Amino acid sequence: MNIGQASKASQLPTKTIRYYEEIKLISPMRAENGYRTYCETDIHRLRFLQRARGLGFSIDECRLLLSLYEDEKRASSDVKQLALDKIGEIDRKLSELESLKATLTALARDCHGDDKPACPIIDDLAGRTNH
Amino acid sequence: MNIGQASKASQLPTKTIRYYEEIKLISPMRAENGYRTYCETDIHRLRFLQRARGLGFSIDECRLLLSLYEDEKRASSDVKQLALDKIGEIDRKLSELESLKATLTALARDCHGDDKPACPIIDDLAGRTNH
DNA sequence: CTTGACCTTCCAGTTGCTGGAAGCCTTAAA
DNA sequence: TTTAAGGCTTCCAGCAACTGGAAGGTCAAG
Repeated sequence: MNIGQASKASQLPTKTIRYYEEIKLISPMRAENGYRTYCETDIHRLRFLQRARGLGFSIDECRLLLSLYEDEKRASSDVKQLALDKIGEIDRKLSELESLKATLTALARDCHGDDKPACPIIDDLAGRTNH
Repeated sequence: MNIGQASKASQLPTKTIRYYEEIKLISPMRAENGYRTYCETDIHRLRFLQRARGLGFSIDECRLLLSLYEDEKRASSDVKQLALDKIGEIDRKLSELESLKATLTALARDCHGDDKPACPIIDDLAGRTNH
């Protein structure tokens, strides 16, 4: 599988894929002609990276998340704690997304005229995730 | 309210807040001594930006989202469509987060030993959002 | 055997911050 | 009243994570 197909499969631009190789997030094989060739595992990693990056996880966090699946040396309690930490973070993101969605949904539902949106929506702008 | 307090209230570093001013996402007033002063609306915007950026929306997308609440000139059907588009995007992010969480939860639950994680978890690495 | 769609590397530019220097403002203690 | 700490200012440099473009090699179709 060449980089173009990997790009389609992962929804990542080829530039980004090469960049991820440069910073050692993936290490695809090379064909005899010098072309990169991606195996199923590479594609999985790329798809994972595409999702996690799109959800606001940094490259280092992605590296950590990937390591959760692959690091055999780390004590299992560490792995577990890391996973639990990340789950907490994900829960926070989930509730933030929910509140953002609620705000937008209210906006789409209520603001049907040429007049300004109802005040409660604007008041909700900063979200209610912290209380 | 000075930048330090705004920083605490919004969970954004002061550097980032000044940067957001530079790119015209906010325009706080200035006190006589030259200090920036932030009103409630500014804080709302900052908190909103902090959340939206953390969820993977770009600065331009944030600008768009903010404009949804404030642009009186745009035809309401446009606003509605934009809001609906963004809601679709948020739904996608929500399901991606859910699948990521499920994967990590399975990892934390099942992988309690020194052995490698169970294969189904690794197989799930790239998520199931597209099928 | 050439045209067009791929692929390669390299290098420069962009986005979105982030850190540090140099200096002014403010509060609180000596 | 001076002075030290901490917060504020601007400016400029650097980093993270891409992104675009040039120059050129590879390959399948016509």
